[in-house]
Amino acid sequence: MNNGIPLTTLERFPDYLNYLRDLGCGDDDKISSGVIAKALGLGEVLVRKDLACTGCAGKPRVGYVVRDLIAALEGALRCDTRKNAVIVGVGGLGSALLAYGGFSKYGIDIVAGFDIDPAKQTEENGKPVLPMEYLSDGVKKYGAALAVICVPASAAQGVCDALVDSGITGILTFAPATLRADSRISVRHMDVAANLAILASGII
Amino acid sequence: MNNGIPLTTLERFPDYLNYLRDLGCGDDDKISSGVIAKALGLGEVLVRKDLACTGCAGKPRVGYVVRDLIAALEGALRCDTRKNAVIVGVGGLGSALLAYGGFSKYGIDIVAGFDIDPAKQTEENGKPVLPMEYLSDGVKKYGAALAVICVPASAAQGVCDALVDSGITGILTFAPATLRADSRISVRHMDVAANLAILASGII
DNA sequence: TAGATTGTTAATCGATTAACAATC
DNA sequence: TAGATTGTTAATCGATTAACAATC
Repeated sequence: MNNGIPLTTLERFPDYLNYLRDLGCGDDDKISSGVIAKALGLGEVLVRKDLACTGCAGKPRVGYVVRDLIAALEGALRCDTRKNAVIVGVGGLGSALLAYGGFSKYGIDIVAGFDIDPAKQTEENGKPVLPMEYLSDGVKKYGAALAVICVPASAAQGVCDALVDSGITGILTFAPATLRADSRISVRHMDVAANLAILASGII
Repeated sequence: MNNGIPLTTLERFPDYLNYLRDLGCGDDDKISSGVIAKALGLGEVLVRKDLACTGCAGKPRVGYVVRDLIAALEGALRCDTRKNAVIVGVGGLGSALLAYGGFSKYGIDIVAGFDIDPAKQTEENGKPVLPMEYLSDGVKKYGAALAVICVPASAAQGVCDALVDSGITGILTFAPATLRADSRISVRHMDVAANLAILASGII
């Protein structure tokens, strides 16, 4: 499944993409690795190594064609392939993510939410919030391959297991707990409080 | 400032802490690195190396005293020192974070929010949401050392600069943009859409 | 004592950086 | 041509893992 792109490189792709898209360049505009490196606070050799992984070659003395670079990064991140995602746990955070428009630039559609609380089982931003009992059916019905877990830590592993059973292949979790899942499932953990605590520790 | 704790190790501390706290152990309960390793999906030598960084020693054939380990991790993460944080940008995400209770376990208090929109300048969860003009005064008044940026990407660098000017030393940003700040300022970037896109790329 | 578990030292692995040749 | 910039190869650095001695 891995195209030989290191994870560290892949994790920088969205940063390159955001930066290059924001430049608002025309069809033939070029950019050098040095300029990108400076803007993103990276080494310029690292930038060239990263960009080589996209398959978009630069020209000595000229640099990279910005449009080509954007297209190559979008290709690597599969931005042109539509992917459906569900949100599990429609509290404050889950609700905010249901309404957030920032997923579309990666070709991701948030199609539905799930919550145990009947009071939340209505609609948010035009998207249905369904009871947890429909999780498996909903995931299949919407053809969702991705899920975002926004439930409390104590419920997260159970939700994770249910998602895996439903056929989800990628899970992003905000719950402050380590989730165990089959190695074929990709899990990424974003712990807001932990990240703020790391900053607050004064160690970095 | 760095106690010699590698960043990779520090980033695992919250995971250890969450796991150990959730065990609900008594005063004398012990645990081995192997058990922790298995629960968190890590190598057991890595766990011992990480725990050594906390200063809490284990005993051969016995393991680690869970309570001591928790105390040592809390010490490293400064959980017993109160720190104030502000949220800049009280949209869906900022609003959710103002209401989120999960920061307290790290000794962090979210004390106020800031937003340009007068409609949002009221109160959220008992916390004042102030106009952006009061950012600098508010940060000083509340003695905030930490800030969370939840504004759109286009406004993020300006907010970052203003926060640094106000005396903030740690910034957590959710805006999909790379922020540049003086090297004395710690900046951590959490891009929700980017993380979901990495999962969706199928490369991992 | 025997055996489980820690902690340390050495080896491996992967990522970043440095040096430099290739080239437009 | 001269010089800027890419891409590659080698060196460095840091993190993880393996081997094993220490010890309770």
